[in-house]
Amino acid sequence: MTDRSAMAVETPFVAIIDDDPSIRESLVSLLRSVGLTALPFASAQEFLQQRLPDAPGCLVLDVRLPGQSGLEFQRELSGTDIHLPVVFITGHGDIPMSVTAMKAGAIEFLAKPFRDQDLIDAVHTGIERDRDRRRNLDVLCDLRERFRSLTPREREVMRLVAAGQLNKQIAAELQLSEITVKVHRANVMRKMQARSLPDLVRIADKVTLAGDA
Amino acid sequence: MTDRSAMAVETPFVAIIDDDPSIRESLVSLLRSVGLTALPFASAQEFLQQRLPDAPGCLVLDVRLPGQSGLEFQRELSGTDIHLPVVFITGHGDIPMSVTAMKAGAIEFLAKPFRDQDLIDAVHTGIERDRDRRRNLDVLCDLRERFRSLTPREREVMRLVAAGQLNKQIAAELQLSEITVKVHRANVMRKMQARSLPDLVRIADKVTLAGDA
DNA sequence: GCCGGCCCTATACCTTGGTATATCAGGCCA
DNA sequence: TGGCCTGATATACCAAGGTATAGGGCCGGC
Repeated sequence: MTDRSAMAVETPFVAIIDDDPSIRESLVSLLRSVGLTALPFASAQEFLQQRLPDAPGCLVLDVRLPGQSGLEFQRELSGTDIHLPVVFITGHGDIPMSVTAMKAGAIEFLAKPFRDQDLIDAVHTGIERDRDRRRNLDVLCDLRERFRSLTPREREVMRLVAAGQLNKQIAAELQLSEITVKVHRANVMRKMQARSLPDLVRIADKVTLAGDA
Repeated sequence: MTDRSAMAVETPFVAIIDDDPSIRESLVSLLRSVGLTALPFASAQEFLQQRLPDAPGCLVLDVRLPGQSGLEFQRELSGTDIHLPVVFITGHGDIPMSVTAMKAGAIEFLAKPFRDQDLIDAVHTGIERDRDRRRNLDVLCDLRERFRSLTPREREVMRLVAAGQLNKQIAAELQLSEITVKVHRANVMRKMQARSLPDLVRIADKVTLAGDA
């Protein structure tokens, strides 16, 4: 079981990817002025080599990057296990760009010059969203860890119990005696820490339905 | 119980709000050329007075409308029971506008001149989304109708059953005898058409959790 | 006043679920 | 080889759920 929830309040961070050093610097100082941890990067590659803090965060991304566009990088990230909310900034943006970014789930798309407060607001929104995502993920990880501790038989039984089958029906379907089903069922309830059948049903739905997020 | 699902395949429609008659006309002809039912309106007011078909649809909205902006109208609509997906078109748009529209859930934001195919694609995406929304709504309406047929006591019992309480616990909480709880519980299962307890749990969660959508 | 819906209860019976204890077989690993 | 996990099974017992039948009290509408 992960121990994230037991930690002290996590300090959120903001990663910044922009190839212009002066812009990086001014963004870092702006964000630090409101108490946020700012991590500047000159390129997507540099960003990917860095190990990110295990805390809620947000990514401020210039649309124009060396090598690859920010939009491409956003799409590329969604294929990895990095799911930071993205705030775009750009000096030479247009409407199709912003629409593409927003469709891909960006929090905000700011054309320079933008008001400092707009960026700060967007970053806070992004951090809040990431905080929610991580909370859900924590719960889900706990559940999945418990689910992993089930034996294959127990998983089968859990599936059929959650589907509303009676013990005798489960026994017939799995070619078992009813008493065996009861044993597995009891193990499932114990291992999954379900206090009631409705409880187990909700857990089962979360574990099986859940996409990665 | 509503009878929508029993109807023949519903023909989707596209409502168009634009104050320029020539643009309305060309949009109507474009959409009809791909087999869609197009309903042109010169203003938001005209649109609101019209009774919309009971079918999946999509709204093509000019950002600049007489009286009120398309963005305002989009926000206004979200407060009503009209939940049509919106595709924006505009001749004088900018990035903040498009971002606002997308944040508010717009399907697409197209600056003129745009390619016909882009509008058609967006409209189809919108119609698909509305079709999904209506399907979910149908199911939810059925469930809510069944839930309305429950007596107050039956609702209480349903709530506690779904919460995982035992009959005897429910009896204690509601100051009833256990046998009375069983009667109510049986009525709940029958009226909600739940075939098993897991079934009822899922139904209960849908009915109680569901926002309007 | 009578009927019907709602609410509550009871008896009786059966099914299903849950638990404890114990046994047996196969696979795996120190 | 002995210990451990997994899986399957059995007996026995108790708790909980489900159904059928039969009441009684209350209230609002016809």
